[in-house]
Amino acid sequence: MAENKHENILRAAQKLFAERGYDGTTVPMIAEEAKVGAGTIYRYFENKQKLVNELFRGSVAQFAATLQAGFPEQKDFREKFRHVFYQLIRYSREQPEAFRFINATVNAYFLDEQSKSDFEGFMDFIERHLDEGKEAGLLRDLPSQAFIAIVYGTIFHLSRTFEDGILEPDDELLAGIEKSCWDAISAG
Amino acid sequence: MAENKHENILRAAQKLFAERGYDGTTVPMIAEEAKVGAGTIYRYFENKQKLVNELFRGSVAQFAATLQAGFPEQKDFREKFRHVFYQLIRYSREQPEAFRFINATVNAYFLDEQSKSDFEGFMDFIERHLDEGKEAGLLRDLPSQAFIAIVYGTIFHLSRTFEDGILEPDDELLAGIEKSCWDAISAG
Amino acid sequence: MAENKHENILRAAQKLFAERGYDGTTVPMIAEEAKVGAGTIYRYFENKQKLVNELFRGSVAQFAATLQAGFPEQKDFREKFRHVFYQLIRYSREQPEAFRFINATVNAYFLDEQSKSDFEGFMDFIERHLDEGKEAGLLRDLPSQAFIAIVYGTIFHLSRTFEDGILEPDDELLAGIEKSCWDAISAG
Amino acid sequence: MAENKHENILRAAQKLFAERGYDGTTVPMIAEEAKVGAGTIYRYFENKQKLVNELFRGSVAQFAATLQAGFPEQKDFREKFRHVFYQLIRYSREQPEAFRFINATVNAYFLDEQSKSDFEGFMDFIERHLDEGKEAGLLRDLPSQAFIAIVYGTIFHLSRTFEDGILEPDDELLAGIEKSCWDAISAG
DNA sequence: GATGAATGAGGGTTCATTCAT
DNA sequence: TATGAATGAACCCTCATTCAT
Repeated sequence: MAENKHENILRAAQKLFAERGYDGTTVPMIAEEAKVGAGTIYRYFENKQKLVNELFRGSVAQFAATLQAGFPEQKDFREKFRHVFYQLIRYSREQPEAFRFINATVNAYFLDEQSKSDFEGFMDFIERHLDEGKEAGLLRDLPSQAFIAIVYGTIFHLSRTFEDGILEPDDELLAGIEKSCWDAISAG
Repeated sequence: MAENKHENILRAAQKLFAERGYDGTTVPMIAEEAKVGAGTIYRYFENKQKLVNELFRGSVAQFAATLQAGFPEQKDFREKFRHVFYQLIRYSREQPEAFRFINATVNAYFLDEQSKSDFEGFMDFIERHLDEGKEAGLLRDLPSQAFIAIVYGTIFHLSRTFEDGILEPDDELLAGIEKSCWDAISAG
Repeated sequence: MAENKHENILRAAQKLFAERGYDGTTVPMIAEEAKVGAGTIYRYFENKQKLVNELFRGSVAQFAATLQAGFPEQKDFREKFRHVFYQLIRYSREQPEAFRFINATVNAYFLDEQSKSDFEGFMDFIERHLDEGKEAGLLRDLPSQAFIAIVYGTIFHLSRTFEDGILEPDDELLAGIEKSCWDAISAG
Repeated sequence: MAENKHENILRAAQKLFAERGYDGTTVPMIAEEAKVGAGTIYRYFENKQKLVNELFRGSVAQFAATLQAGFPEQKDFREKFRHVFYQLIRYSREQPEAFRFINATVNAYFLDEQSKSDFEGFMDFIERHLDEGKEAGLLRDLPSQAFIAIVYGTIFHLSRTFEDGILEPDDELLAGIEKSCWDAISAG
């Protein structure tokens, strides 16, 4: 029950930060959403900034875990790419607030060093994965960061489109976009 | 002189909103950056929210103008696509704060209906442009919104990468990415 | 054991009130110093104000007891004065926190009537003692309250000086000051 | 008018700090007493602690000025002592809140180094003055700090007695106490 | 028109007090 | 009985907004 409160506060904060941003969200708002007293938040978090950083790191960790879950280590690169693509999609759809929060918060002035480095570590995973494809000669002659822009950028924008109800994320559409992304980065 | 102040305030606000977000930016901050008194801002804008909305619409209009400037109405679709791609890139690089501000502000809780509809109008331009390619059978069998996700999402993420100094935006790189995007959306 | 806790809380409160004042001391601070739970304090004291008042009265009572202990009822006035002087000094040195707390708290806005009247009763003892000397023609033609100002005021300030380590309270010094005080109040 | 506000705030704070102590006085209380908005206080003082320190130093400076005003540099030591005694009395009576505030605040945990050193400088003046008398062989063989305890301690306690209306400070009484203090410290 | 001093509502945070365990 | 998690009123302080100059 107590641990539940910690969780409830984080969940409430995530929702509100995703909707209104860090500075647009007040601690009483979080308290109300989490159904706790405002003072209670300070039993679990030193202050608002520590709260947002802890939330960020937790979200990134969960995101990273999602990405790595069931990673087809033994399969070929094409398969690995597909896995990463679909897991990114999955996370953005199953945790849309977390996904939106993470993307809106990277680079924020209130992130501490630990948070920034955690996120970099996560991005490194994707970069290393793409490097592997490059070394195998499967990908175009572009920097990995360009591939990230294409794939991550696409998924990021797509998730907005799904959230806003502009597109319906059915299997066929996702398969089509996955192929598009692959075609965008693969050689020849 | 007076018009100048109006402009200075908008420019100052844009810079600060891009850096710290709307709620993280105070009116005195804007006043100092614009080198005017805090009270002066209220001679030009009814309040902070009206200011951010006016700024947003102005930025979107400028963005749209950039996109349409020199549009090769008479050229083929491939050329038109290239034009849009490079103009998006150009705007993101020449007005990085505006570009960042627009993207961070779309969907913000403080945007009014007019602002939202202005932005939709802008996106419609891109969508219509892509629809044209679809009708011509040049593009894959995907919704236009998917193409937007790919192209706009890529450019959005790319601009961050440029701003952070992770990639250097030389001609070769941009040409490569433009080709990637085209390959991602073009049929066959 | 229970009575012990009551005592521990009072002792902890006294120390902290002496150091930081009533309003600068929080109930959790007292609880920690007393090694009890914060809630426990409310089993022994109705609230913080009742606690400080009970502490004040207890301290005054102890102070009064010290003063009266071994009072040389049969000796002459000079001897009685010496007794009072040294007992005041003794209390201020053996219970520096209590002494400091009492003096900082007399006149405080949070003292209740009972506490104020208890302290007046204590001062009356000193005053009556001095009146006796006046009636015997041993003291100058000044109000007893003036004698109190001289003797109590001196000792109060002296105790600060001792506490701060500015003076070392050896026998010779105390004897000298006692003589000074006597000379200040005695006739001819 | 503006400078007036600075002054009003200090005066209001002094009154309330004298009555209720630093931690027992809220910023809104000060604002109300000074007849300004709560936010206005922060245009004149960085925060509550800076305010109390500035007030303390100002009070000490005024106190020191009072003491030195009309100091009979050319007269003998007896006359100088009388001057200091009466000026101490004068300050404590003309500025009872300042006097009470200073005495209650010396040693407070929220005083900064500058404030502490300012007060020490002030006390040094009194000590040096007494040292002069000692060197001239006019005073008893006691440390100067003991003299301070006697004289300052007496006056401190006396001012409380006056404030509480217990004694009426007429010329005869003051003359008597001045003589008592002199007898308490003078040799032979 | 331009300013910035002034304001008070509301921000983040603390803490006296309660109460379920 | 003893606790400390929980609370919300009230703290210090900030800032959007006003208005006298």
